[in-house]
Amino acid sequence: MGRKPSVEDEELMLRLSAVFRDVGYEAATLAMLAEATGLKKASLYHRFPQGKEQMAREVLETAGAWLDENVLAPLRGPGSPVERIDDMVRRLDEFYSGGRQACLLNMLSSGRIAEGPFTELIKQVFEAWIAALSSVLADAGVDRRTARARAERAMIMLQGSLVLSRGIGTPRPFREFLKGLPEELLKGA
Amino acid sequence: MGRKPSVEDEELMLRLSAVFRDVGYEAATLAMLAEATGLKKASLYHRFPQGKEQMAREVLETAGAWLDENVLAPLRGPGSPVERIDDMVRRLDEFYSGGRQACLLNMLSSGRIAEGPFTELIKQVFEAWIAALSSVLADAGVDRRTARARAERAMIMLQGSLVLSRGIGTPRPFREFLKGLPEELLKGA
DNA sequence: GTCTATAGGAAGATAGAC
DNA sequence: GTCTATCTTCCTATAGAC
Repeated sequence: MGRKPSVEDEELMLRLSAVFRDVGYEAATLAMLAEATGLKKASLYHRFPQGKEQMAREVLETAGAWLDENVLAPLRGPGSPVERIDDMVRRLDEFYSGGRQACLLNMLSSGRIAEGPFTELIKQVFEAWIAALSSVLADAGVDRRTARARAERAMIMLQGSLVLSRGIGTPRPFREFLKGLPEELLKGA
Repeated sequence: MGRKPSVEDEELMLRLSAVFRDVGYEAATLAMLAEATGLKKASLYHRFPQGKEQMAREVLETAGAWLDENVLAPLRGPGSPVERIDDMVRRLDEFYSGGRQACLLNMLSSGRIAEGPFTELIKQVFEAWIAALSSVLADAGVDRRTARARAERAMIMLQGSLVLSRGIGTPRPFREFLKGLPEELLKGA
């Protein structure tokens, strides 16, 4: 039995995640990551022997798991499609801090990392998300082709509204997107 | 009269721009920028005494000017709203290489540069673009509030479709967005 | 598991010849 | 205006004590 870590894993991931979401992969230095977690660089290397790349990968995997558990599972879960989608909206609002925090899927797909270690994982998360959304819409009676198109469009608007929110310095575009999302997904259903 | 530069300014900006669009600000190293332009690092410093930050700023300003001249001016220009928007779509398709090149407005708003030198400029470009789009729609008889909302939505989908295209490794989302854009902007007008 | 200290290298930036 | 050579700083990563 090893000794207790001074920072719990979940909290550690949250803090690392915050850095990558704020500045992206390349701009995140070990000094920043150490500062954010309260651990020294050498301690981070003890926990992540492959360094920064491993931290980013685990952060991405953790976020993917969180998404799966807190967004996609509820989407598939019980309750009417309307309720499930309202639930997703609330969780997304929290996850993105009302539009003030960027998406890892965008922040980690830049950089010389393209064609690198994150590419495949990012693609999988996007596709799982679109598939889950798509099948709720199918449950709501939307035909498959339309459901798929709307799910993809929601993904596009989620990403785009976060980009614009950051670009113009206000979370308004993201908030408005979230507000209109249920209607947009379910209209005519 | 100084001697001729070995690379014309316009070409120089295009090549620097390509690097920033591919990898973002932080990941762009002077070695990459030198390689891309065919100039040595010291030569880049002769042209850009303030180094990488100045390069990125001038690239952004140049892109803003290009946008103004090639997208926003035509939007305001003669021709029916439908023609002007079709024209914009063609130019955007070229500018983003059919969805294979990212947008500087997204790539440069990440990084520790937030609250930095690009923030204000990026905001201005976003707002000018939305304003120009908005007024074409007004010309087409769309009421002001709706026009503004649709213009902002187009901006969101442009950015989001580029993010998703990169994320899933195919330009399809961007292409579909462009294809549907005229109808989406002008529906009911 | 965490730390101090440091190695090793890459990045941004400059000096000065041509 | 462009180059080679170099400086300095910062970053990633490791060694080894506690």
